[in-house]
Amino acid sequence: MPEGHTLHRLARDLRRDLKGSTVHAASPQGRFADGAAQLDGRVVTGTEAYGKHLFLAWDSGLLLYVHLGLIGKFRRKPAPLPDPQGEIRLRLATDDVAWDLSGPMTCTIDTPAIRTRLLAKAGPDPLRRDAEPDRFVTGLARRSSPLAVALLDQSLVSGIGNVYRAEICFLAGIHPLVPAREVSSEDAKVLWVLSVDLLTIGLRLNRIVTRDPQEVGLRSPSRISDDERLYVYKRDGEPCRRCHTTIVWADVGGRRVWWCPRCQPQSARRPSPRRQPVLT
DNA sequence: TACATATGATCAT
DNA sequence: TGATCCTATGTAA
Repeated sequence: MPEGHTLHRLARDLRRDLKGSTVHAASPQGRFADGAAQLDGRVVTGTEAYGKHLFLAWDSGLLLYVHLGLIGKFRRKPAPLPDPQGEIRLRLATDDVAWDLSGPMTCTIDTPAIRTRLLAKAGPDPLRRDAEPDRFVTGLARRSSPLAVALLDQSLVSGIGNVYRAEICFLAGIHPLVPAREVSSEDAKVLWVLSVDLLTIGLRLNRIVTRDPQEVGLRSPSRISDDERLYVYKRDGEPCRRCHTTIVWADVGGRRVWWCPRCQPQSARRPSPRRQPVLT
């Protein structure tokens, strides 16, 4: 679940449910009992996402910092509040709703300095208005690693994960294994704009959809089925949705990346990118 | 029942 | 590069 859009969606949903409320906090699983005790009975004063980082501010002046990692989840449970199911590290509850956190990579209480430290080494986040795309463009030009590796590096760009990186390369028409520094600044800008567009759709739908709805004969990405919503991610052995060439994959730094050998050739000569339409 | 896998990241070797 | 952490789910045995 968790690429950047998930965390921004959580920040928004948690804000709507909890901001200004006195919260009952508990750690049913027990591994965050001390932390939950510190939060219990306090008021949430704000929420924020930056890339895959999530912060909840409290009236104590402290921050709850959450990183979901690969398997973490933060699930909403409307009243009547059910008993916690499974390994719930933290439950934040009001009379109306409970939020259950399970499997986070990080869940800590800290001073606001933690946020400053984290943001200082984070690349621009396509979902934030204060993002500086130039940091991505110039940073990319300095990397010798494959583009696919660079796109997962959160110090270069914040919020892209394994699904979006494959899909962004496809839509840009760029082979994921090309050295990042060989990507022209023009193409780097295209990669940035694609990131903004795709993550924005993901935030709105709370689901990753990269497919152009018109290709499927639909008006909105919200109607695209799970089977049809992606171009290349995990589609090895299947035909490209645009040219029918068989999708292939490779291991890059321990993680798989998929691409269409024809739509994303290694050579510099390639079809001009077809951008996803921006949705309002 | 066991194993593989997952949209992540860090630490050790 | 590999091991490790966190949890849930799907598939194989």
